[in-house]
Amino acid sequence: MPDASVKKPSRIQQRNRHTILEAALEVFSRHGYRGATLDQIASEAGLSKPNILYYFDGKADIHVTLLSQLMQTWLDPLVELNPDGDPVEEILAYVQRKLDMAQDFPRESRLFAGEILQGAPRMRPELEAHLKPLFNSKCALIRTWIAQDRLPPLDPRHLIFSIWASTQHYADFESQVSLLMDDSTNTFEGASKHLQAMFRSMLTR
Amino acid sequence: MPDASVKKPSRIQQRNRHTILEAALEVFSRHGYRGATLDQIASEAGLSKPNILYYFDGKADIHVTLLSQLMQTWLDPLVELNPDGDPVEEILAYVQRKLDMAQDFPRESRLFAGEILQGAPRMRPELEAHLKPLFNSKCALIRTWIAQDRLPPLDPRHLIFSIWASTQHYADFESQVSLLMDDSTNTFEGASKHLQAMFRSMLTR
DNA sequence: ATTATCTATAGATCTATAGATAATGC
DNA sequence: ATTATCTATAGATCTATAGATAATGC
Repeated sequence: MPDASVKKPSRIQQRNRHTILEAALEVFSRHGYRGATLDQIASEAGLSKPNILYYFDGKADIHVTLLSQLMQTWLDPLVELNPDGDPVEEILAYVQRKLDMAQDFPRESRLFAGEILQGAPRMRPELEAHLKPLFNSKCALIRTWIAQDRLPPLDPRHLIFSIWASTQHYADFESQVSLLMDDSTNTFEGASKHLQAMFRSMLTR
Repeated sequence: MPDASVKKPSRIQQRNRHTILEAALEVFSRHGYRGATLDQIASEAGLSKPNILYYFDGKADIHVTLLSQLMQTWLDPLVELNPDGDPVEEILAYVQRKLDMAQDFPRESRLFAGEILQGAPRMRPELEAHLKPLFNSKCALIRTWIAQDRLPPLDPRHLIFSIWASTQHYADFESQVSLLMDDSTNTFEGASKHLQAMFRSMLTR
């Protein structure tokens, strides 16, 4: 039954909370947690600073809410790894989905990267609760594929780390990538070709 | 001829500047530029805050000095890529050197990662001056190896990005890696085996 | 004489709250 | 009546400097 002490949010509540979180994503992903200020978030959101604090309990609350809301979206590509598909094609499709995420959601990628880089001080419980069981279950799936001789023997944990690292690199270290890719060629097109070839060669020994 | 207006640093100068930079590496790599405070650096160095500012022109000066001093060390593994060696073995040895760096110097790795993640606001000139020409020259070397049919055709830029990403991942995202590698096996041993196999398979098609 | 260090504090920045006012919904 | 917003500001934190004192090197 619904808890009578918890009101359902009004339309204005929903809209403003959403506006604030969008602004916070922009500011936190650019400057990191500590480098971001409520002033910047308020300005980006077009609201006054006290009004921001009317909707959230403080800076940390905004950050944690943002990370929690994005967590599911962030894990989706891995969730979609399908036990009934062809192992090699499933993993290569996963690589492509992760690369697409880096291209389409670089701010989200950098937001997570900054949090993990500093030891996940606010997100650790979320990682334990959601990332870890998913990671373990997908590692188990890959191990069954290996046991069925449908993949060469490898450590699924390091395989997944390689996929995360090599795809998210294009979002997280975009400033360095764009400095070094100084011609007009499409970076993500080249990255896709490279990563597909690399993981395919490893998975089809 | 030596500039008479520039004194050579005394032994105390050298020792204290070194102590401060070591403390700053610890603090900046843990909390990022904005999250670090002069108080923390002073406390870590065992010096008073004003004394820190006697040796450096400010927080930004400490950060830039630290990054500049570490730049050369950071590029060394790539410098060592030897045009006269066997292409596959040279690149695999480079992968191993980078992984060793991630294991032995995780603070340095995270320091750079934090700076790049936020768009390299203080280090961009250094990257332009030192990283970029080295990167371009080693890409050219790899292209000549490809032209000689000693490596399969691939984009050297994305190859290098993959190597950076997959090795530095173990330092930069150590908090996540250790959360997910919860058994007692040696992470870096497994990573080495995995990465050597992955890059070898791609380079020996 | 010059170099190194300390205490005290100025001045800026930042998070958060108090308290009043305006807008909205029954 | 309740929800939303604003102005003003308290209180904490942080970088940096002023100015005095102690230690070191010619």
